[in-house]
Amino acid sequence: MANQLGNKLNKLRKDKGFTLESLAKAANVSKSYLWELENREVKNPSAQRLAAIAAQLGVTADFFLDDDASQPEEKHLDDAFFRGYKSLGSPEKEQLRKILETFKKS
Amino acid sequence: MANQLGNKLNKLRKDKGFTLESLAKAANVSKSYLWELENREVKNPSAQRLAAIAAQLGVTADFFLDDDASQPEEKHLDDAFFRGYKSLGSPEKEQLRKILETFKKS
DNA sequence: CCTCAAAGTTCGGTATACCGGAAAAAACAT
DNA sequence: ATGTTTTTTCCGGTATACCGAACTTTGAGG
Repeated sequence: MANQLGNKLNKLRKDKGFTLESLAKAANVSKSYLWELENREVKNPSAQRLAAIAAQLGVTADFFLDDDASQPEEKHLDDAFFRGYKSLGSPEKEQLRKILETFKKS
Repeated sequence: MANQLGNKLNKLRKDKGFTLESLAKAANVSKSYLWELENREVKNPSAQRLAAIAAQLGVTADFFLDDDASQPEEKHLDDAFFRGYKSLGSPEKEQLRKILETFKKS
């Protein structure tokens, strides 16, 4: 395994139970390229694709960029949650907001 | 001006008093390419370069990736919601996440 | 052992990221 | 207005991102 990005990607993918193909499909990239990202030396993916992959794995694109400090797990969860929330329609969002309010009173 | 990324980039660059050339030098990209990012239709920069540029402008790479599909007012609600969520304790967050998951099935 | 599917790896090709330098256009002096 | 400098726009070329499809490996079940 070649580069920092590749290591993180491979580990995270397996942790989340993705195969190359399933992640490729989910993130809308080819599995061959995904494999290159994990195993080849030089790769320098576009921001969009990296973000798409990161989103599927429940992290932000930055996680792969700042090569050393991994984010605390809690932040991953929060960011993933927010992304999911934003993908909802307005009525569902509204419901969640209501629920949040009741949580905040305790 | 062509695309969302271009708009943000151009505005931010000028706000910070950068010229194409000065920002190019600082972020280690060519000014011609910087110009393309701001003015051409299609561009899809690499994560590394975008991050470098973002850093010089004092923002994170995500700032440019944010597709902000939401209208400005809705976005405001979203952000407020996220702040509220983050202020919760872990168990409450976990509950919200579960609720989110059920919403996402439809 | 053998089979067959699922996972991973390789490869050839096309589109485009990205660059250096030069032209054009502002900006701003004199 | 004319030269000078600073900033923006254009262009030709090379490297590489990214893909589809074919090939190889792995490993569970008979």
